[in-house]
Amino acid sequence: MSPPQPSRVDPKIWRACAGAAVQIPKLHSRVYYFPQGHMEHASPSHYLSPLIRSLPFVPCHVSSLDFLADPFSDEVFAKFLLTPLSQSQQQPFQNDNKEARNDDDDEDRENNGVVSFAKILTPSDANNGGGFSVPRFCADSCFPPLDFRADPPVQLLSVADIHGVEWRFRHIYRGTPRRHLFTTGWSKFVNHKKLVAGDTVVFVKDSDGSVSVGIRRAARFAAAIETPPPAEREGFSRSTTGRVTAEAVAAAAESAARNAPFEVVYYPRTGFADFVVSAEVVEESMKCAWVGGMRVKISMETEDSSRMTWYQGTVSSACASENGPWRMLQVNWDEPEVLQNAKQVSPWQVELVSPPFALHTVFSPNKRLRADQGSGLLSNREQDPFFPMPGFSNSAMGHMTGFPNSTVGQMDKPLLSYESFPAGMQGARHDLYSPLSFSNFLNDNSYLYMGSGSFGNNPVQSLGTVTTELNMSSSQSDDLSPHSQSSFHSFGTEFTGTRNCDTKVGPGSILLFGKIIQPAESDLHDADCMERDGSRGSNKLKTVEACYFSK
Amino acid sequence: MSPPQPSRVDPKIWRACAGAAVQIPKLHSRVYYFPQGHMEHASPSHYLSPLIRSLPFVPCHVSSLDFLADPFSDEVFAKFLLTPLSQSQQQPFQNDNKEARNDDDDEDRENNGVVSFAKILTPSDANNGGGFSVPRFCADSCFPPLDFRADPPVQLLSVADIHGVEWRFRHIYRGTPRRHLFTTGWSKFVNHKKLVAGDTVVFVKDSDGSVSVGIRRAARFAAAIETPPPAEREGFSRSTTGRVTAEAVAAAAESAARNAPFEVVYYPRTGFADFVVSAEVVEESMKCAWVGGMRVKISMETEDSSRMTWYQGTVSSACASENGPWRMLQVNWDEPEVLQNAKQVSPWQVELVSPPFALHTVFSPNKRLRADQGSGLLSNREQDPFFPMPGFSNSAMGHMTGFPNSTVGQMDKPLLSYESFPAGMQGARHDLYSPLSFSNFLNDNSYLYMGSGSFGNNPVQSLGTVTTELNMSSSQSDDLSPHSQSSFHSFGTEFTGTRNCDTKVGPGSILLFGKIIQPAESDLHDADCMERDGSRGSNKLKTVEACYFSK
DNA sequence: TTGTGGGCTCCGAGCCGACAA
DNA sequence: TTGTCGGCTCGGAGCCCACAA
Repeated sequence: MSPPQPSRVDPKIWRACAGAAVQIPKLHSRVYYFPQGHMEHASPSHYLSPLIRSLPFVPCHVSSLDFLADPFSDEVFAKFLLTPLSQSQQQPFQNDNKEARNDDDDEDRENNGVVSFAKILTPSDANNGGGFSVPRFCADSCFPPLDFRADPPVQLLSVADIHGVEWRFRHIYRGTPRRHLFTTGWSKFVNHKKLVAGDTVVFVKDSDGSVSVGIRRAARFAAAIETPPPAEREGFSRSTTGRVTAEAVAAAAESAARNAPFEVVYYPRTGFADFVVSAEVVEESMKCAWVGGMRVKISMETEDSSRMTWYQGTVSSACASENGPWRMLQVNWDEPEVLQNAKQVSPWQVELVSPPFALHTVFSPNKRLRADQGSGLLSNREQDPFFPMPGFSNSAMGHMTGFPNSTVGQMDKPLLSYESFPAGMQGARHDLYSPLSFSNFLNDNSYLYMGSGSFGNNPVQSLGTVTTELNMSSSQSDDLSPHSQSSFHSFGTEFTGTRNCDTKVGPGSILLFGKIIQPAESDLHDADCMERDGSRGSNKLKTVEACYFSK
Repeated sequence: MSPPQPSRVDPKIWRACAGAAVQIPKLHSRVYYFPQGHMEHASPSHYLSPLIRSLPFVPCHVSSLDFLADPFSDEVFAKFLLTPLSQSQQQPFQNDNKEARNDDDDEDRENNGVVSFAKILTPSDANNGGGFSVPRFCADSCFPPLDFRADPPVQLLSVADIHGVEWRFRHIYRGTPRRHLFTTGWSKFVNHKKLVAGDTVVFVKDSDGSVSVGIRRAARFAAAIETPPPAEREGFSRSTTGRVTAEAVAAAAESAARNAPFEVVYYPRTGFADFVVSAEVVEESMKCAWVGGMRVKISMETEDSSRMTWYQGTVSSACASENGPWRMLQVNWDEPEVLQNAKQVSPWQVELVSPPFALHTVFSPNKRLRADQGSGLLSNREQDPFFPMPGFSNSAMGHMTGFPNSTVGQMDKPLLSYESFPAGMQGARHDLYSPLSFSNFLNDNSYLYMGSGSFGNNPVQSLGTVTTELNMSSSQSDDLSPHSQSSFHSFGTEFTGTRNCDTKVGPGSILLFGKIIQPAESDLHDADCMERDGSRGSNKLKTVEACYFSK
C-alpha cells in the first residue's frame, strides 16, 4: 500500500506543497540554526533547557538536505544534516553572495515551468460523497484544457500524490452558471487521505504537463487525533507538535554544543518560523539598528496561498534579553487579529517600512495594500505611502546598535510620536550574544556601521527595486474557461518591497521570503504566448524567478 | 482504536484460540528448546547456522510465560523467557512427574467451564455484506439459548474479541429449513478483521456465559499481503514466517550457547511443530528405541478443529544425523497427501502403534480409524487392529538404542517385512548429542533400558487406558435447537491412544498432544444434566479434563 | 465565481427464503 | 445441517441544478 518510509520528493513539487513562504536554505550553504525556534516546533510550552538557552544560534553548514513527505499524512518536510562551523570555517560575507547567486540559478531551474494552486477545502469539498469545486483559475492554470465544444466538457484527470501514487478525478465543467468540478474519484481521495474541511490541497503542474496533488493539513485539531507512534498509523497526528520531539531538539542542541553534526527535521507550518535560516539573510537583517518605534511589515501568504500580502506594524521593543536575535522584535501589528503568532518576530522575518520619523506620514490602516484589492495593481509604487525615500533609508542605519537608551534617544526619540517604550527595552547589554556572537561572526565594520559607506565596499550590483512580471489570464481565450465574468485575473507576487536598512540589494539577497520585488504597471494579454511555450502558467514561483532574470 | 501493544490474554481463551493441538509447557517447568524448530518458524529455507547446528537442543527452565495476542491480526502467540539449565540444575525424573501432576490440576482449573467452537469461514461467511452460518452445535454450545417461541427467534449477541473489544452480532434462527445465522454486525466484523474465506473464527463461552471470538488466519496466502514491519500495519502479514525472524532465532541460540536467559515467541500454526517442549514429554519419547519399520500414528486436529484424528504411517528412517532428536523420524504416512508437513517428525509427536513384528497383523489402510466415522465409536478398543498387546509392548523396549546396525538387526530385522532401510540410517554415532547429551541428561538406566524392570521403579500410578467421557447433545431438549434431524451429535476427543514404548502412563504424562485417551462405550443422554451444572458443554478441552478426574 | 442545499439516481450492503449438497 | 444463489429492500454515495453570496 502506501510506503512506510518517507518519500523523497521532487524539490519543485516540494516547494509548491510547502508554500512560497517557506524558504529552505541551499545544500552546502551557510545557515544559522536556532534551537529555540526548533523547540517551538516541539513544545507548545516553549520550555528552554539551560543548554538551549546557552545556544541562541549556531552557525552551520548544510551538509545534507532531503526533501521528504510523510507517508501517512502526505505532508512535506525537510531533513537537514547540519555541521556546526568553527570560526575559521566561516566564510567572508562576499563569498556568501557569490554562492547565493549560484543557488538562485539552481532554484530558477528547479522551479522552471512549475505551476501550482492551493485551495483550502470547504465543507462541501470535504463532504463524504461530495465533489470538489475547482476554482476557475486552478483549472485554467494547472489542468489540461477541456474541450468546450463538448456538452458538458469533461475529462479524466490523472493526478499523482506526493508519493507518486496516481489518483483519477473526473473533471467536468457544468452547472448554471458553469463551473469546474471534480466528481468521480474525488470522494475516494478525500476518504483515503482523511481530508477535512480546512485542509489544503495543492495542485502542481510540472513543465511536462503532469499534474500532482499535495496536502497541507489544518492544524486546528491539535491533540485530537493523536496516535501513538510508531506502530499503527491508521490515523495520524494533526498536532502541530509531536513530529518534532523535545528530545530531538535537546539531542540536536547537545550535538551543536559539541560542534558535532546533527540532524534536524523541519515541517513547514504557517505560524511557525523557520529555525534554519540562510546565514546571509540573518546577517543582513542584523546589520540594522533595530529600535522600538520602527515601522515594519511582514509578508504572509493569502489564505488561498496564491499570493502574498504585507501586514504592517510598529516595533514596540527590540530587546533580545538573552535569547539572541530569535524573536527579538516585539511588534504591535496594525491588524493583530490576523497575526496572532507573530507578536514576537525575528529581524529577518520583517522589513523596515520607513525610518521612524516617517511615522509623521499620514497612514491609514485601511489603505494597507492587499494584493486582492485589484485597484492597487497598476500604480502600487505611487500609491504606497511607505515607498522608500532613498536619503532616509541610508541615514536610518547610521547608528550603532539596536539597544535602547544610549542610542535610541539621540536621533529617533525626538522624531517619534510614541510617548513611551516598553520596559523590556531597558537594560539590554552589548555582550548579549556570547559565546557565539554575531559581532565575532561578522566583521565589526559591517555589523556596527552599515551606512552609505559600506555600500561602496559591496561588489554586488545594486538593485534597489525589482520589477515583477505580471501575467494576466485572459478569459476570452478559447483554451481557458469561457464566459468569464471578469476579464482579468491578477496573480503572482504582488506587493511593495523595500529595503531600508541596507542599500545592498541584489539577486543574491533573498531577504525574508526572498521577495524584494515590486510590481510594475502591466496589462499584457499573453495567454496565447504562454500556451505556446508550454509554461502557460504564471504561478507565483515562476513569476518570482522570471522577475529576477527578466531584469 | 486497537491497541498497538500485544494484548495479554486469559489462558483459557488463549488455549481455545490456539487449538487443542497446541501444548504450551507450564511456567517454571523444565523444557527443551529446539533452535532448529524455532528456525522453521522463521525461515522457509531452514538454513541452519553453525551455531544452531551445534545446539540440537537446549534444556531450559520456563522463567516467564505470557499468553498474548497480536494487536493487528488477533492471532494468539506465546512469549517464553527460557533460562538454560546447567546439569546440576536438571531435576531428577520423578520430581518432574510431581510437578506435572500439580500443573494438571492448574490446567484443569483454568479450562473449567470453557466451551469453544471453531469454524473455518466459507466464501459465503466471508462475503462482503453477507452473514455467517452458525453451525447448530456452535449455537447450542456457545451462545445463550434463543427464545424459540418467538418468530423468528432472534437475539443480540455481545461478543468480545481477543483484546476485549465488544462486537455485536444479530443472532437469528430462520430460513427453511431453520438455521442459525449472524446478520447485522457480522459484516462489519469481517471487514474490520480483514477475514477471508479459509480463516477460522473460534467462539469461546467462558464459565460465566460470556462469549469471546478469536481468529486463526489461514496460511495460504503466504507472501501475498506482506507488509514491512513495524510501521503501517493497515494490513498484516499472512505469511507463516515473518513474525519470527531469523535474527531472533540466531539471537536466542546465541544466548542459549552462553547459558544466558533468552526470549522466544511462539505462534501456533498448524503444520509447524512446537519448538519448546515439555522435558518430560521429550524424555519419555526418547526412551524408545526408534528404528525403521515401526508403525506410528500422529494425532491431528480435524478440519473443523472440534476433534482429533489419528493418521498412521511407517517409520522409514530413524537417523538423527547431527540434528539431535528434532525430526529424527522419517515417516511414510499411509495418507501422505494430508500430512505434507509431517514427513519428518520428532519422536514426541508420534506414538508407536505396535512393535515392528506386529506388522504381520492384517492391516488395511481403509480401516484407519477416523473420529468422524461414527461407526467406530462404540467399540474402538475391540476394532482397533493396533491396540497394544501388553506383552509385546514391553518387550519391544528391551533394546538398547534407536541407532542402527549394531542393534536393529538382532531382533527386529528378521521380523520386518521391509526389504531395505534407507541409507540415511547408516552411520549414526552414539556420541551424537554432544555437548548436551540426552544420555547425560537422563540417568543411563532409564535411557538405555526401559523394559518391564523400569516399571517397578516408577512411583507413578500406572494408568494404561483412560476412559473418555462422551457427551451427547440431545436435539429433543427444548433449550437447544429444535427440529434436529439427527438425534445424536458426537464430539470431544475420540481416538484410540496407546503407549507402547513405556508402561508408565499417568495423569502427569501428557504425551504428544496430551491425549492418552481411549473412548469407552457410552450413550448417555445428559443434556439436561449439563445444562444444570452450567458447563453444558462438552468441548474438547473440558472433555479431556473430565476424563482425567472421572478416573 | 463558487459554496451550499436539496433532489434524484443508482449501486451495493445486507436480509431473506429456495434449493441442494 | 448448512453452503450458495438470486431476489428484494433500503440507505447512502454520488451527480446534478438552483440559488445565493
